[in-house]
Amino acid sequence: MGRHSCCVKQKLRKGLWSPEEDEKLFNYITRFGVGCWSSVPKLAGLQRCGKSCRLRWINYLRPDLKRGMFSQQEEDLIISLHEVLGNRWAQIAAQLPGRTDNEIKNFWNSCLKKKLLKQGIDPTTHKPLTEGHVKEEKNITETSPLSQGPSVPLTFPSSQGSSLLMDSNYYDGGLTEASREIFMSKPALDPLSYYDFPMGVAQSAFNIPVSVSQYHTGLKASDQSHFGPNSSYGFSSMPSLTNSDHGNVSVTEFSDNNSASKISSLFMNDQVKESSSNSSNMSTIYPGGGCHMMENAGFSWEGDNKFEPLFQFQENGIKSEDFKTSSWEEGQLQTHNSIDFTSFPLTSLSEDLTGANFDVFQHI
DNA sequence: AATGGGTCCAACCGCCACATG
DNA sequence: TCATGTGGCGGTTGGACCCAT
Repeated sequence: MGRHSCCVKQKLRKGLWSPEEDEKLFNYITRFGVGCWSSVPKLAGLQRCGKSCRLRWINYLRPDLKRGMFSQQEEDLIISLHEVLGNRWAQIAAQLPGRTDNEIKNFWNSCLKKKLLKQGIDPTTHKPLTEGHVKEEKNITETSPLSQGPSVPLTFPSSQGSSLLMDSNYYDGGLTEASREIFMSKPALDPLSYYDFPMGVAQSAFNIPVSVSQYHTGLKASDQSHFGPNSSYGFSSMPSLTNSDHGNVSVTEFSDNNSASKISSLFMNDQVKESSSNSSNMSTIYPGGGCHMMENAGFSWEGDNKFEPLFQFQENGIKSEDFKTSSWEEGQLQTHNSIDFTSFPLTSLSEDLTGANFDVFQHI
């Protein structure tokens, strides 16, 4: 089987996505939702294969993505889940709202692996390395700038609804076989289900298998600093297009590089940039702290790659009225000229995630 | 300032599973 | 049952970026 038929076609673009491509895809998906990916490129006016569009949406354009560094809790959770699930990144990502499998996989390969090795733990087996291993790995990890970090007791789910306390510094791989099986059998969260919105938005199709409330309530104050001064970066308040605290949504004026990939963080929570000095930019862009979105068809980029945010958050949700209708989509768009984002499942996400009654692993 | 090595990450590749005809 | 199309996943890689020299 191998390569998808859509990828075989000639003249399809590859490589990094341009801001214009991002805009087209984002506008298309926010307007029509996710249907058949193979038809998305054509309908959205993109010279990409459907698979590429899917990846771009999942890994970068989804509005609920959480950007920036992983918190200590997330880190510990990833390690714990990896012990149970192995390299099943999609299933691991399902336990970490706002994170993608790709992101977690990269984080594992670039950071966590080394960190475990430094602690004398085999990242594959999660067992202590043999002396030979330790000597061998020591050379590799000796120069690693990674710190060991605090010893944070990790609340880990168990099937009984209680928690396994694990300590990231004393990782002994002490999971029960039952816990392992539960994870192994648990279906992964499909991030796309959130965004199948336009046609069936009103349905409460927002089916989150687990919540993070137990998880985030366990955060220490200091740990929440991982998300910057703005509390919206914690699990307690996932980035949301519809939540009323949109004043917290980071809209960063990018001027530091020409990377298309980074540019499109416009509509993301780019906490790294946000946490630096951009809060003032925010108030400049959105006087009064109110964010308004999509009053004028998504976003636009100026020639110098600085953002000219067109998304406008509104107190009662996002309106996509007056979405531009480009030539490519004329004729395609018979309906949905006005979408009230408040009815999108995304709303449910942020609400669910802030709900205290949502027990993390009660379903596990 | 130039450059070379290391790191990070977005995106691609190849495979598998499943649905459909 | 088989062929085909599509979605999804994990492994890999190329290039941008960072930093030491």
